[in-house]
Amino acid sequence: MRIGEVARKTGVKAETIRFYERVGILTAPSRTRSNYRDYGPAEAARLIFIRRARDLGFSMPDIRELLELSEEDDRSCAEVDSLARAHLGQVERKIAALQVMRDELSRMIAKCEQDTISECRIIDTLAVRDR
Amino acid sequence: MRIGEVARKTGVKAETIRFYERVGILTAPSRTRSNYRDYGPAEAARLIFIRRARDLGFSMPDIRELLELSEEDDRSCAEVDSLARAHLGQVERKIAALQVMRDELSRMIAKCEQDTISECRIIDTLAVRDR
DNA sequence: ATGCACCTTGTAGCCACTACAAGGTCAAGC
DNA sequence: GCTTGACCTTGTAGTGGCTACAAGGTGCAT
Repeated sequence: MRIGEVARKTGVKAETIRFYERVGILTAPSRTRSNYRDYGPAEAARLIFIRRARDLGFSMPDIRELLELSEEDDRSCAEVDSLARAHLGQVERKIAALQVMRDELSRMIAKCEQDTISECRIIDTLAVRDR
Repeated sequence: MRIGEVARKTGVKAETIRFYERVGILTAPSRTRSNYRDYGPAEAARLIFIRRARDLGFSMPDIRELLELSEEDDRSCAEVDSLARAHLGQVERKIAALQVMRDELSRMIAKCEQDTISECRIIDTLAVRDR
């Protein structure tokens, strides 16, 4: 498969695939006579794995580790589990932080009564030193 | 005030203040004889405004606009309101996306029974093509 | 032969900082 | 007067995870 086809099959754009190769998360594939990258099903599977993990918000270092771990068949998956749990914790903290933001934005907007700027409660809220 | 003091007072790091000046969100202050930046209370207030808006997740272009609007006292704050609402919408979409992530991560982790990698449900879930 | 989709490499840009290097300034203490 | 140390200056490069070019080569159908 050339890069375009593997891009269509995996949902990872060609540019991104080349980027992954450059940063070493994907090994350089063999080339055709005309110097085109030539991928097999194993590479496609790896890309799907990467995409799924990215979709779930795993960082590139995390994915690197998950990929390494996934190749050691007879090892305990405790490390995989702990990586996933750590990431879940991060996602939960991010949600909590965004909820705080959302609530404060809502409160701020609710106070706005569409006056002139000089009376604007939104600008006020932003400018105020405390809270 | 020198940059360090205004940094302490506003909660914006000195490097970040210099960065804001470079990108033009903050005008260059006057200098002391020894070429140190010399800030007054107006600049500190502006920095507090910026920090509050950043804490609420507003982007730099948004903040630029909020700052401009905040200076036109006799204008309607409808634009401020719509900026804030648009941003609230973004935050809400981000929360929703993260909740989807969180749920899928939770499901994935729940399936893991701490076997070996070859049986690992987490690795499996990531590798599988469809959902 | 021509057109077009596809591929190649390399570089720069995105966001909002953050880190670092190499040097200048100032006040206090000895 | 000299050292120490906190503070300041400038400029540059790095972060993450791509994305967007530019300038050119290849493969296949018409």
